[in-house]
Amino acid sequence: MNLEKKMKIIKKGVEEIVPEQELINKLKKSEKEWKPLRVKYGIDPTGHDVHIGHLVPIRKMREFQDLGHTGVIIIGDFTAQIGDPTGKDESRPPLTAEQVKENAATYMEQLYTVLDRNKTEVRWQSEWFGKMGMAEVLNLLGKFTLAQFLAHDTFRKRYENGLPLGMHEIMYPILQAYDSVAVKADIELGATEQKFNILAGRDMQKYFNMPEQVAILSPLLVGTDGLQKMSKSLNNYIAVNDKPFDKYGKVMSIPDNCIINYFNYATQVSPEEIEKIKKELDSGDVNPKNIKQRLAREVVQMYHGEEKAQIAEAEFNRIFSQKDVPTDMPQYSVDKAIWIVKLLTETNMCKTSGEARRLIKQGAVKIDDTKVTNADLELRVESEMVVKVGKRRFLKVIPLN
RNA sequence: GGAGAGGUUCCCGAGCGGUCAAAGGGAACAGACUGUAAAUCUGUCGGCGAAGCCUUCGGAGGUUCGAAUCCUCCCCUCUCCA
Repeated sequence: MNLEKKMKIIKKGVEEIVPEQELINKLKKSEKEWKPLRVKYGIDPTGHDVHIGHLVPIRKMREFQDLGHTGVIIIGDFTAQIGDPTGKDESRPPLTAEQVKENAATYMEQLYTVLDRNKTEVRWQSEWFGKMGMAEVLNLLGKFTLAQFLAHDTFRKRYENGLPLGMHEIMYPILQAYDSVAVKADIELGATEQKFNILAGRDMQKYFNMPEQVAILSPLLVGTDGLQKMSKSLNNYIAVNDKPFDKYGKVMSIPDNCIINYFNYATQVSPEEIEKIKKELDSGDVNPKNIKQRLAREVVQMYHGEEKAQIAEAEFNRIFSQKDVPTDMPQYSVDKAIWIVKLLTETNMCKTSGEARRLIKQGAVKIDDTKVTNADLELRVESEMVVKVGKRRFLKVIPLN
């Protein structure tokens, strides 16, 4: 494959490459010397769920792997203790070592849905930071100035807005930067908000007299609310572990004006095809719903395959367009009769009895398509029936025996 | 160490002795509508088998018939001075 073609692949869906010429040089050199480039991406094992926004750079890593390069995943067991200050205005509570370990394992599992295991190197920060002494830490700190950090938006904003900013938090970019030294990264992937940290990596490598890494920055995927970046704390994310139907539904819940954005960064649809879709959308001849359904299919398909995507779509249409019941739903057996509110709370259809009463009052509870109006209803269960709460909660109630 | 400002329900933020389960906004949920779990409009939004009761306003005590509101001590955050 020629260089131009490679660059086209690499640049797809990428916001910025700093500096681009250096990347070209590295690719050339790598080819000449038959030496794969080391492409780094760091994760902080702070939770269980990986969302599809995280996977934007990960997919880029896979593309590098397919071009013969090595993916290096850094498990940020030290940075996880800090919590990435980037793009946040709050500190994060520290995690225990066990939590970190557990999270790391589930994270990797999810990343391997995209990555090529054989070309992935997993490294833990504790490999190098675990044995680092104070003298070395001071040395690393001395390479940056406070002004540099305060010039950085996230730090400055927190500082200016009078929000707490822990001393340890400014260590975050320094640790991340040193990771690049430790693993001899040629390239570091990340979302655009990572620019500062990744560029700090370049500086750090320079101080250690090694070739500087190239930053490849992906755009941030906007969350399902269509406003803020996809993130766990904002609960606007589509998780890798979400069931196909939920992924499908969540995509359908994005505002229409994000459709193209999602096509670009959350699917593998080609830029030419996306251009076509965009024209269709703009022309107004096509119902955006149909285009969004295609998007949802593409997203689900990427993680679960074509068949599951079809099923998810069929199910979605059943439930929301035809207002039918799903093919599969949780079951609950009842002996003779049960108080409706009790039924709803017992089965977790509602969190509290207050919520159950409220929903009944609002006309959200239906039994076999008949609205329940009385919150005192003693439901007699003599045959199978379907209880529906709102549009999305279903339960099949069956008589005992 | 000194001086000042703060900590309120999921989040932001008003309240400064009773009318406070606490304004307003956001999120969330529901209903209507629809082309979708889009958009828009409306409603709900601490718990309890519930016209009553119970628990909440950083923590622990106290004053009062009555405290998110006043007092004491403690914890935490921010600003300025050093």
